[in-house]
Amino acid sequence: MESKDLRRAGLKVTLPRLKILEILERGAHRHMSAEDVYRELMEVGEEKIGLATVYRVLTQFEAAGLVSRHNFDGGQAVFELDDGKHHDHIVCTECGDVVEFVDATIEKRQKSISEELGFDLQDHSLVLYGRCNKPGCSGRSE
Amino acid sequence: MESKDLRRAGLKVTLPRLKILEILERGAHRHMSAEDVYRELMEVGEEKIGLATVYRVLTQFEAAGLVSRHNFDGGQAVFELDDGKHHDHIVCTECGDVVEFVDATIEKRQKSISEELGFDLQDHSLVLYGRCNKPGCSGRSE
DNA sequence: TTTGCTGCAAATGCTTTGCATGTAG
DNA sequence: CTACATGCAAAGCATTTGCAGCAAA
Repeated sequence: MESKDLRRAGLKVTLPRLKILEILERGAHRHMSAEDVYRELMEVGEEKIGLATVYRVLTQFEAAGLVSRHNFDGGQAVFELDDGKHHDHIVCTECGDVVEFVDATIEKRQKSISEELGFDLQDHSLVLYGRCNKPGCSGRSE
Repeated sequence: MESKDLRRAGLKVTLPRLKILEILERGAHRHMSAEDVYRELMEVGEEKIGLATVYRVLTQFEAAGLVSRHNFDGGQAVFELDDGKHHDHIVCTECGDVVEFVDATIEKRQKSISEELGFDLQDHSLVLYGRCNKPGCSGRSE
C-alpha cells in the first residue's frame, strides 16, 4: 500500500498522487517524462488530473526522495522511482530505450579525480548515448 | 586571424561572428552561456548585436565543430571553444567554477559497459558536482 | 547581384505559479 | 474546520523562428 509512502513523506493521500505513484510503479516504462505520465493518466481514464498537478506531484516526490529526476538530452526531464540504489544510464539514440548500470571502477575514479582537483564531490551525472541492438529498435519514445 | 576558422566552416565573416569568437577566446570564463556572451558583447559596446544572433551563431559554431555545448544543471546551456580534445567536467556547486579533466580509465570502462549492454557507444556526458576549495569561493556565476 | 546574415518581435516547448475552489485529516 | 491540494489559465525561462532589411562575396 503506497499510501504509507505518501504519509511518510508528509504528503496527503490524494487520488492524483496515488495514481501517479501507481503509474511510476506499473507504467509502460521505468523512465517517464511528466508528459508520459500525464498521457497514461488520460488513457487510464483519470482525465480530471491536470498536467500542472503531474509536475507538482513529481517535484514533491523528488523532494521526498520517492523519485529521481534526470535531464537526458532532449529538453524533457525524465522521472523514475528511486529505490535508493544509485545508478547511471545509457540511452539509445534511436528508440530512446534506457538501461541502468553501476560501475564500481568509474565511481571510484570519480571520487579520486574530485579529490585530486580539490573538490568535495557531492553528486554526478553520467549518461552514455548509443544505438542499442534490440529487435524492434528505430525510433519510439520510452 | 580567426576569419580563417569562419571561412573554413563555410560561414561568412561578419562582425557578430568575429566578436563572439573573440569573447569565447579571451572572455572572462572558458565556459559561457549564451546570456554570458551577450552580456559581454554589451559591455564591450557591441550593443547592436541581438541575443537571437548570439544563439544562432553559437549553434552554427557548434555545428561547425568550433564550439561545444554542455547542459550542466541549471537550465542554461554553456558553450566552450572546441579544441578537438575530449574532456569531462567538474562543476563547483557554490561558485559555478568549471574544471576540465580526462580519465583514461573511465573512458575505457564506458566503452566496455556499452558493449556489455549491447550498445554502440556514440557519445557520453559526465559531469561531477561538488564544492571547490578555492579562496574566494561562495557563489558567483561563471 | 545573389546568397546568406542580422535585428526584432513573436512563437515555442517545458515547467512553474497565482488564484479560487475542493478535500483529506 | 483548517491546512494543504487541485484545476485552470496565465506566466516564466531558455531557445528558436519568421520576416523584412542588410551586407559579404
